[in-house]
Amino acid sequence: MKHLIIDDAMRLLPNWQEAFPEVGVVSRQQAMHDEPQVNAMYWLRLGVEEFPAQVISSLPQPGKLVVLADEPREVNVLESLTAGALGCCNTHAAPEVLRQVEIVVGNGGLWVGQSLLQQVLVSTSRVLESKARDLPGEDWKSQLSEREVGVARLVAAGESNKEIAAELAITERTVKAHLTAIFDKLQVRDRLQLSLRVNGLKL
Amino acid sequence: MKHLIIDDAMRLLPNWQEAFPEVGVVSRQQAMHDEPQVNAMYWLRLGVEEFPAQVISSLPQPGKLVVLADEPREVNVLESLTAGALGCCNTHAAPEVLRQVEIVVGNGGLWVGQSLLQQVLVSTSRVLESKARDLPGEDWKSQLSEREVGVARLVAAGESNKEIAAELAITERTVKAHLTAIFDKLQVRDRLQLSLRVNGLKL
DNA sequence: GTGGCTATTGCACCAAAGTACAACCCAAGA
DNA sequence: TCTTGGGTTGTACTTTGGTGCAATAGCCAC
Repeated sequence: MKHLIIDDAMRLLPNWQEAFPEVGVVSRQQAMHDEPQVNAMYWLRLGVEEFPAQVISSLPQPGKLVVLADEPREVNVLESLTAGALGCCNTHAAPEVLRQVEIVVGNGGLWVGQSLLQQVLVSTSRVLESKARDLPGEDWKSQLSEREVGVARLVAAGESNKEIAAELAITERTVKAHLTAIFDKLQVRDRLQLSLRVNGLKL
Repeated sequence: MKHLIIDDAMRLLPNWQEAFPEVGVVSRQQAMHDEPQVNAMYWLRLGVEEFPAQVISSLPQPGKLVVLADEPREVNVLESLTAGALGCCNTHAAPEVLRQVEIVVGNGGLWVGQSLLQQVLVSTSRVLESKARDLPGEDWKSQLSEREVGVARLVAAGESNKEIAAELAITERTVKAHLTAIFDKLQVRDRLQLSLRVNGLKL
């Protein structure tokens, strides 16, 4: 695996050389004009105030791209991944970490740092916990028929009965019938509470 | 790093031996009674219908534990992590993947599969993005009066107008008045969409 | 076939949600 | 003082949501 750092200042940090002795450096201009190499991994160094999505979208899509940020904030990490990067880590990460990233990304995985992962887990904990309560089959889905699950999802997305009816090509009356059944099975009283349940915010 | 598989059937799959030639196998009974080895990594093989949390909690807490599931579903992965495991992957994963897991977990990381990670990221991205938008004060709260924020919160929690009225010691009519104002300011059409907005699930 | 489950729909009805128009009180400012 | 904005409420109205009762139809298992 060949490694290429994309950095306008053409800097080459010691931790990089230690991790990948044969690492190369190119400017963004070069990266933009050269044809992307399939067997290479690109490491894009971002400035502190830059927006990952903008920079990434201005580059041609190489096979494997990892973003290097001086002060990676969670938002940036997400933005990077959304824009197509396969990972995002600290510019000054230890060589072992860099090699770890290489392995994971090289095998088709996504790499995110532990801190982000924990943050993600924390901020999703409500959802996750409710999902985890799946165990005894207390999942909302398990108690509903296939059709009912579909209706419940649309309701939870904020659609009206009329809209749902149109979308599913059935009568509004039928939608109501499904809802009545759902309310009964899930022991909720109206569509809003159903929404909270489906979105994992309650019970 | 020493590797030990915990499997009552004492099976030893080829992919395991390929990944870790010196891998050993013990039953759950043994694992339960032997004192846990600090420098070892434990790989717990789970049956299809078993609940990770139950099994894990029945074992002594070894330093590093990874769960192996035949058909890992997201829920199981989450449950495993919650119960203290550092990762969860497919029993029949390729040797490269297994070594990858070893590296990440060995370095103090958590390992989750790509599919789960994407799921988690998807379900969190909305929340984080809305958090990111916090900065410029584009928060839903900023557009509402103090009283309206209170009403919006209760609505988002699933309460009815009548309940909100009782709770705030005002008339149901007043609640409606506030809601009409809120809908207008936030450009949503009903209480459910307001709920989605307040709970950071939409827009 | 028969019974049970799901999906579908109609009609009628009630309750809750939401709107339109208007009024009153009160506090903070110009 | 007069104005402005938030909070409050009333009457009357429309719309949407939700239920009860009932009917039809397809599918699957016993």
